[in-house]
Amino acid sequence: LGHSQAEKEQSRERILKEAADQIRENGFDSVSVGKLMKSVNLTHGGFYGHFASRTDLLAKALTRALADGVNRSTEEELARPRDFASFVRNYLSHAHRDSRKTGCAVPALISDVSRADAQSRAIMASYIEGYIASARRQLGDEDDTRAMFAISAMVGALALSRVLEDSTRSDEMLQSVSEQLIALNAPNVLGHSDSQD
Amino acid sequence: LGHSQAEKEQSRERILKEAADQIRENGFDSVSVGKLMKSVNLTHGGFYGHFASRTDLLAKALTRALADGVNRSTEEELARPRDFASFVRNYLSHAHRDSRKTGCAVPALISDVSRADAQSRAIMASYIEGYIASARRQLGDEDDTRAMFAISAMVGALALSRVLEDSTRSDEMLQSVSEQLIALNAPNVLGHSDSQD
DNA sequence: TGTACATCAGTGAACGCGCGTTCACTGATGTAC
DNA sequence: TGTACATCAGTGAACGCGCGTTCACTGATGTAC
Repeated sequence: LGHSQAEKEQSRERILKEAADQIRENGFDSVSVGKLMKSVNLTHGGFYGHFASRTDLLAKALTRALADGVNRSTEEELARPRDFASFVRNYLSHAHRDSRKTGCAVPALISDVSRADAQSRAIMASYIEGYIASARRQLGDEDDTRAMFAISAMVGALALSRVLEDSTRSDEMLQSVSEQLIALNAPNVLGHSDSQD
Repeated sequence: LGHSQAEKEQSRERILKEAADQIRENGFDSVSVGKLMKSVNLTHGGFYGHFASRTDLLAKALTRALADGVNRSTEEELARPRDFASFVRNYLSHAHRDSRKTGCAVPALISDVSRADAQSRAIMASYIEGYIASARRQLGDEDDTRAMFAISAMVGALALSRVLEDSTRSDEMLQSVSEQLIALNAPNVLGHSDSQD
């Protein structure tokens, strides 16, 4: 054997990362302690040296799943500042639709989280707020109304396109919503609430 | 005891309805054969006189869950013809958000179905096509682009509002998306693909 | 209409299985001297 | 630097539990005469 204290932190990290990926790909219920530990080459008993319970792990893995998705789309996009159109095209790309395991966790998990406990909903809610805030900044708006609309359409379209996966309708869905959202980018195509500025 | 042949069909119907409701409220994984049968006052052994397996039941209950949601929103709305604005306002109402058990099955189950087998995805896909077709007719459009956009935003907004459930942001989400979608109803606010007609 | 029998909807004990969790244990890592 | 001991990351057998499914059974329903 041979397990240093430094290695423990790496183990915890591998467990958490693997759980986050599995959750995005196959949902919360697909994660079992035994199979998860096996997939990072450890045995089930060791799990409880890292997490208090499966439930504890799932909450932390949800946070991680959301953070990874945000890092790869929103924040990365914002770091090298790109425009709203690129953000939308990236989010509604075939690549994103086809890579549940690495993509945004919101469409992948929204149904599950919507019926989960208040803590899980709060975790996802804070990331949704982040997405809305990003969209608002990219749109240059002062309120969230257009940003909320955009995020709704993006999350809805990506989730729907994954159900329509096998037909050309899936591509049409991504394409249609992408085009129309980008048209939103032109200032005041749709008026704000009362168009008082 | 006393179980006539006519009662058998009623039992099957009660099992299927209860399963559809439970699925919309708590997801596929929440349905167990034993608890399901208990909730319709039968014992678990009798289940297999009605369905070949739990998997078989779940496929049929998905169809039922989707059909009930459609009946209560789209088709009912279309029977006594109402306009797009009423359809949207009804779909994005607080009442709909707060009644997962009786509401549209698409936002309630989309994440689960997006990672399910091809058969389940095909079942939901056909209902999504139905929603798109309804929206297209209500919008008076000749192609599906605006309808796809509208359905994406509606499904996305309802699902998101359920995650944001506890805050006033949930209401704002429904309100914002509702208002902006209804603005779409004005012909050619957003141009179709290439505005050739 | 009444009797004898077949059918079959629903019952509940039993099964094998995978699950989350516990715990006595192992042996390399880390530390005190 | 070397020795003796403590720590503790990871192991794997064992647990109780709920699950899906099977099956011998029960007794009212349905039917043939």
